[in-house]
Amino acid sequence: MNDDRPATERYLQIGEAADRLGLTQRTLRYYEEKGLLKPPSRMEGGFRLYSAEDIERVQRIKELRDLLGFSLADIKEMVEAEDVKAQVRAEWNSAADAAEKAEKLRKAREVTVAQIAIIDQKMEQMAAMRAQLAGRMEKYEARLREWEREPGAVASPRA
Amino acid sequence: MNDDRPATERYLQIGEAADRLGLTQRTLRYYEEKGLLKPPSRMEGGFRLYSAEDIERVQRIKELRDLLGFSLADIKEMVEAEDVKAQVRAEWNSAADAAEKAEKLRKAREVTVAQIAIIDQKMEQMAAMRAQLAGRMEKYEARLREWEREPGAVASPRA
DNA sequence: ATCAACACTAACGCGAACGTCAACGTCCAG
DNA sequence: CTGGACGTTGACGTTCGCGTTAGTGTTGAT
Repeated sequence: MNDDRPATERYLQIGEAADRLGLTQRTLRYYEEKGLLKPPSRMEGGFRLYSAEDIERVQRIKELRDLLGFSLADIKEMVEAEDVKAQVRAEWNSAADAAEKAEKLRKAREVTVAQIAIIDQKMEQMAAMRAQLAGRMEKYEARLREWEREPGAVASPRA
Repeated sequence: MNDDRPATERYLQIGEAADRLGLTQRTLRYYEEKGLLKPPSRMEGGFRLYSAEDIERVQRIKELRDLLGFSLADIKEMVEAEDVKAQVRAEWNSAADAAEKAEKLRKAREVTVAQIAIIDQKMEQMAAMRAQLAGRMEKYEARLREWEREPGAVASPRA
């Protein structure tokens, strides 16, 4: 239980990773299998080691799944497009095709714009739904208050 | 193609209902089968006839599904609790147990409060995600603008 | 009466997203 | 060097949410 880990112990094995993320080990392996996660590093014996970035990536996947309700296939495309960032950063100095890099960046931006649009749309709808529910609440509470006041009085409802 | 329907024709058969709702007939039957929809009225021959309220109910189910991502089982509980409203209204004058009615109302209110809480939570998370995405967008666009200005200039990134 | 369009039930099928189990290997504290 | 906790890879199983097909009946216009 040492606390100042030598940077090699800042990696998490699948068990703790799963716990912290609120997922199961199976789910992590499944995501990897489906290409949503790049294969994490391993220990000598083959145990998976998740880095902080790996963990963050999974967090984002969770959000896209739970919050926006995308399928894993959709999410795969999104995170792939997003990888462009790290990728471009890495290959920046390589003599790789500049036009191609620009193209990837544009794609990444497109995907991001689309995500934002979806979020905005959902938030609008949720606001509308919230208002509707709040209205409904009002009625319930009014009815209940009325009850408290005159427990026996049965005023036939007219709305 | 008469337009002033005698109130009996304001009901929709499953085909048109499905079209207007953007669902399939199968889905409507499935929801009914699963108890999410109360069995609609029928024609002589057995064709389903959906009333305006039936349609609204399905709309709400759709929203709970698409917007909040609940399972049909969860949704069933929610709409059931919500039925209390109509139910209480109907039995209002019957000599039914008043305390029981109040109990049901309280339950309905609870469910509504819970739904609102969930919406609020989701909206918060979505707002956070939106901000994050917006920040990411900024970077993409900055990078792209930089490109436009000096197509060949490769300034090694430092952030 | 007939015919096309529409609906009904029952049953099997299916992809997504994991759960679960078996058989086996690894890690490390004592 | 050993035991118990933890991990690995298949592979098969499960649940959800419908899709699809088959065989049959209903409706409404002509």
